[in-house]
Amino acid sequence: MNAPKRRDRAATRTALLDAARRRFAEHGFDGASVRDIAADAGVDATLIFRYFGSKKDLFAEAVQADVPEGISAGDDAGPAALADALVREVVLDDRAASGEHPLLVMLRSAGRPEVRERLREEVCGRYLADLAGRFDGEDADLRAELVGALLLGMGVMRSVVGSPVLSEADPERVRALSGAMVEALERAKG
Amino acid sequence: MNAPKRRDRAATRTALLDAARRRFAEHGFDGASVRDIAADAGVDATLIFRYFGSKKDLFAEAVQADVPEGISAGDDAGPAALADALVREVVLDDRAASGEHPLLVMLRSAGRPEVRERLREEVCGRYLADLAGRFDGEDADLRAELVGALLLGMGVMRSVVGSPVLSEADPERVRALSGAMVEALERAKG
DNA sequence: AGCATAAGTCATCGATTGTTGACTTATGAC
DNA sequence: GTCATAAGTCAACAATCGATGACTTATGCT
Repeated sequence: MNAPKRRDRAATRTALLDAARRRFAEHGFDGASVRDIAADAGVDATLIFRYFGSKKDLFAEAVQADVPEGISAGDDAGPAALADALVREVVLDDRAASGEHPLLVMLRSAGRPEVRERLREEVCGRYLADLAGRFDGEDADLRAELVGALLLGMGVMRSVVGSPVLSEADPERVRALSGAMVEALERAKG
Repeated sequence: MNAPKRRDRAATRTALLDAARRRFAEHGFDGASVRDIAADAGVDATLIFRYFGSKKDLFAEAVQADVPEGISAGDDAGPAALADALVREVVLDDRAASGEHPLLVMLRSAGRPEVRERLREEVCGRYLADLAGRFDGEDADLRAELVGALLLGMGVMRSVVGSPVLSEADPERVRALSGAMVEALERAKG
């Protein structure tokens, strides 16, 4: 049937991390128990504390892993180019393998104050600051936040609400329409 | 100090509902315990089961109350008019009294499958269907979903992420910018 | 083969959860 | 004032939660 599963610390750790990402993404921090996560990974629940210290530490590591990478539009490109890159990353990217986007995972666990604070730091400090720098005009921060709201909302629509329209639509059409919305913001200078 | 608090079934029920709305909005379904809610309302926790049956029933009634009302743009108005009305309702409206918008409350409890299903029904069946009917062109549903994503994202930005930009910005400026984004969608017919 | 070490398991703790039933106390009709 | 009824309280249940320490078993080196 199934192999006796050799003992491999690294493999067990990543299996735990993968299962945690999926469980946290679907059920949130409170709704995902350490026993469920361990069962998904096929190991004992106590290994979570042995390898990560606590459930909070596991969560922190699970949502931290692949946030840093991602934004890869030229530093001197306009806001539309960055928004387009983010649309591909957050909404259109095939996340079947690596699980949900960390921002959406955190969003579903925003009941915890620590998670909410980190989510705010991540969104405001990283994404919105980068976006605002590419707008010129008086209220660049407000327009950057509207772009961020559009992106976040698209992710929520697909991941949380589960509307089929965005998922089944032609990606090129989605990029074109969202791009038109961002360009409208560029034209509306303060 | 405080009045001995006369026994009043109706008053206790509404106090419980108000406290539940606040707790559920801030901590989500799992993060808000019946004892916390009852303590906020200043009554005993067992009254929740006496008056509502179960915690789930309390949640259902708490988020159901004021959803139906709200959308009040003319039936023949364009999508921009409806979007503008929704911006005022979801984002700019002063919710200090009545608590957070039910959609955002549900969003923070979307770990539960039943909540997620009801959230999808509410968003798709009510808001998006109304929006899509006001777009003409081929992919009206996709453009309606992008408007919905923008609105949902703005609510998430303000309520969950807690970014100060949207809250402190001039409401008229917010309406103008979001309106420009919706109008860009109107021009981009399929 | 033998052994030290690390990987994995088991039993269990205390705290908290939703929920129930029996009990006490205030209120309004007569 | 008396008393039935409803409103509110108390104690406790079983289940589940995160977490700990002692225990067992496999692995790799010699």
